[in-house]
Amino acid sequence: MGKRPRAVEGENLWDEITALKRERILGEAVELFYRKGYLPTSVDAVAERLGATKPFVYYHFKSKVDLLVEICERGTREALAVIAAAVALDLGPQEKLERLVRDFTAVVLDHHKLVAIYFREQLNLPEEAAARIAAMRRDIDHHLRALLAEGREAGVFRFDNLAVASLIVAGMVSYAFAWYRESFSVPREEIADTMVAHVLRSLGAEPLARVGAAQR
Amino acid sequence: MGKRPRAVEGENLWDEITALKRERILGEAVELFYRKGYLPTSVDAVAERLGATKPFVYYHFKSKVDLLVEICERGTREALAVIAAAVALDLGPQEKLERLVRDFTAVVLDHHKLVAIYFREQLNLPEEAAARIAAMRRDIDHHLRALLAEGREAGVFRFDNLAVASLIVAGMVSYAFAWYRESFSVPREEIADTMVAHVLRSLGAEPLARVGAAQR
DNA sequence: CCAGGATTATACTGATTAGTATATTATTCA
DNA sequence: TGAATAATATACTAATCAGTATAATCCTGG
Repeated sequence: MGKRPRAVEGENLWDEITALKRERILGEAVELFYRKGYLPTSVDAVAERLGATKPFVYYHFKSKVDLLVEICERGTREALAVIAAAVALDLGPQEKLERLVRDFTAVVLDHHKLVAIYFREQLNLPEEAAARIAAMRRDIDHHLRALLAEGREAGVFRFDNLAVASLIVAGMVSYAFAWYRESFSVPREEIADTMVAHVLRSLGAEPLARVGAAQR
Repeated sequence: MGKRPRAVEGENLWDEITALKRERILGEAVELFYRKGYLPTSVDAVAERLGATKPFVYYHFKSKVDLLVEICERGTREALAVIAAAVALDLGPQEKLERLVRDFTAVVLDHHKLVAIYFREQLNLPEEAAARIAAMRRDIDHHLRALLAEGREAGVFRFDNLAVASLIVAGMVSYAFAWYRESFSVPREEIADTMVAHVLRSLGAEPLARVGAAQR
């Protein structure tokens, strides 16, 4: 590049270029962290995949761990966003949960690499970032628990232990990061449908007619 | 130690001592790998926790990665063992599944550190060990799928997609490694009961009266 | 009580790699 | 055109650590 032209008004081309560079760096980092792990991936390797060198990466990111933080934070933030949106809907508990599970599943599948990296590399996060992300996960957990409690009180859901039930439900969906691949034979929509059906039934709710009816 | 006395007949004290040393080394490795991760844990650190030094560890294990292999293999082997035992029972699909989920959950909780380490550190396993463990996981998956298929054909279970259903069920149980701690407030027995209830219901089977009846 | 193998420690090597100091190039504005 | 500055590269440093060569011990049988 060269001297940056004076900013005209807010967003200009150079901000976009810089943002693009950051995204490309992050993208290659995701690939390598996902396939080889965070620690075994050298910053040189990330740069090389971009046809650049290490200082290029360090010009755009303060440190290697910042790449990891950004990756881990993104996945969690997206999940929290759709979950918070679902519980805020003006619907009954079952409809809200259905929406929550469907959207949450979509996030886990779409960002399965981010989620996998987060689960694997949690320990390599700096204290402060780990705390921030843990707080988001707590929020997710609270939303889910509150919704399950609401549904149970309304007589829609049936289960014994709220804390465990909520962890089990979270596990059903989250765990998809461990088996989902781009090449997976079943389309995402169908996975989400199946997930909704299983979650609802595991909570003693009758799934709506649309899902869980026919056998394949 | 010193010169090893002549072996008397099979098991003698020295074999037991050697086995104990290996176990203690492995135990400390589990603690450190679990809390800090495999790569950030130095062999020196493992030795230090035993009041010994690095060559002590290398005398009993060929390499650092052998520790990891042993840890990962153990958890998976135990899980496969109880699952294979459950599906081999001479019972109906629902009873077999109940047993499978209960015992599988117990293994995951009892060995949650091993399971957590395996999930995190898979990528650091040497090719050959990774393949051996992957084969065990495939066996687990096949057992579970076969049992679900059997139950569906018998009209006991209802679900759409066999492959996805089986992954979801496996996830409900396995994912406990991510949230279970020794300090967890709910006793293991109750977690296992809850797990059984949720799995059975998620498959459209009515849980037996004993579980899932009362609300707390 | 000594010989010899089993066991453990001290001290080193070699490789990797995050991060940086410094040089270089590219681009724009005056 | 020529500062001035943004962007990128080259080349280095410092730290870490797996693994090992070698030395020191320690037990046990004879």
